[in-house]
Amino acid sequence: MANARSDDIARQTPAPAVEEPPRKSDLTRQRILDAAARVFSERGYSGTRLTDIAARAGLQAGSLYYHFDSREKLIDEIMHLGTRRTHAAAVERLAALPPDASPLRRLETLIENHLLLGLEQSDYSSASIKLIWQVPADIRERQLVGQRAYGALWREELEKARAVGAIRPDLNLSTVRMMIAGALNWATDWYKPTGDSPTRLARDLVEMVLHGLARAPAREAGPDGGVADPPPATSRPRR
Amino acid sequence: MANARSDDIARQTPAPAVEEPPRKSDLTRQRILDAAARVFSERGYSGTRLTDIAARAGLQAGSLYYHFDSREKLIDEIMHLGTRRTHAAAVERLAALPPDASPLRRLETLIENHLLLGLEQSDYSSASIKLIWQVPADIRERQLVGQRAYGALWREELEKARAVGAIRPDLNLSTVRMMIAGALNWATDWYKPTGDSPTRLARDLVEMVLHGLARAPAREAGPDGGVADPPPATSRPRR
DNA sequence: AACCAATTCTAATTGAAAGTAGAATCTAGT
DNA sequence: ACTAGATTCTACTTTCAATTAGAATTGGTT
Repeated sequence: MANARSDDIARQTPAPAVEEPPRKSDLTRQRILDAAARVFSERGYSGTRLTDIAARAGLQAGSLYYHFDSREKLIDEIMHLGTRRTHAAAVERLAALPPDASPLRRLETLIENHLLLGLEQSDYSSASIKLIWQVPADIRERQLVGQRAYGALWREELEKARAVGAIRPDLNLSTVRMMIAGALNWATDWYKPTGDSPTRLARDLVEMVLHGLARAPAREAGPDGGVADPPPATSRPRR
Repeated sequence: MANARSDDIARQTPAPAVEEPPRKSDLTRQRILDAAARVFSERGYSGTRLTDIAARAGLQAGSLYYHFDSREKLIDEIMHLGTRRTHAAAVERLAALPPDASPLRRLETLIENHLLLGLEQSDYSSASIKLIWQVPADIRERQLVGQRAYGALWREELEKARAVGAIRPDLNLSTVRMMIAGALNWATDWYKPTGDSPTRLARDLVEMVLHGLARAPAREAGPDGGVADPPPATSRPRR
């Protein structure tokens, strides 16, 4: 059985630092998680064997069970951490924007954050993105619950943008949200480091998404000074 | 071993009708394919057992091997048929357009076709779409080869549209193509028949995608009379 | 230096699903 | 009705990866 520190409750409410001296095996646990996040995001759900994870973490497969009750618990935790991390990063980056940033600028930030995390910055994020539809239905259900908070963040921003007239009023925002998610998540699958840089990719995606949402660039979008949404940097065709 | 009619070659070049009287078991083979397409598209790659497929086709699991050499061959064929079917439908629908249809109208047609097939009209199409990233890497490679033709069709239409100035010149068309694919394919996963109708969904997706690509609706796009791309039917916010 | 708990290893066991072999049945043509 | 080939069934066998049990090791404590 897995050691006590790995229980769900512990994950929810970090124990008071007083009576919990850091156990040395927490490091191993961390190594396992990192390894699993990497392997899962590289090889997918059905392509990943516990042996692979163990090997990368420098252990024997059987030893994983000292830290995790089952393969499924491990996946759950990876994905859970992934969405939490993506969400946290999004909140952080939004907070870092100047308070008068336009709603479009905020959407842009959300898009960039999601894409960059999924593409290169976090094995956990890309694992949680890629795995969501590979994983058996019961795991997926659990994860979708966890993703509600992140989804809500998107919805809020979209609604805010619509409220000030920055985006078109005639689209179903759920559809819009799902579509953006699709475009972004798909990218984690087909993206090859040999092509455009993630930054460049993000720029194109932002351009494309926003100008499907934004009003015609000719007129100004909202009450803000129009800081965001500059005209395309170049008009020379690419590829 | 599978019977001779199921060989790859037969699939590539339909045998001359003269010396190939229809064997009765071809019906069974067809039933199996249909069943497999359905089950795979409902339960995904790792969620589908040969037993499920056999049951739906009214057979015992072992009997499948009379028609197919392996589970993998079966998947290959399902997906292959799926992309071929999607491609064929697209070509057909494009051909059915009036010859003077605008490039945007043609893109719209491509999007609609893909979405509707994937959402409800064809188990093969949705299987090929959903499975592509669930399936082990070697199968995926084979499939991606088969998808080139379909991808080329999209690329042509996009390039044509760009050539006449109907879409923005500053985006990487590969990125655009992938992004559209993502948005569409993702929809096959999250779509629930309880929400908007597929047609409605298609409308919103088309609107969103094209107005990320189209120039400002104010001016006319191409040499054609501007048949396509009417202003949004309603401007009352939805949801 | 002996002990105890924590951690990891080795060597099974288990279980699920794919795949196989040969027997049974069905169908068409005689 | 009889037979040959085609088709399907039943009952294995295989395979592979997850999981478990118990032995070994490690590290810190007295």
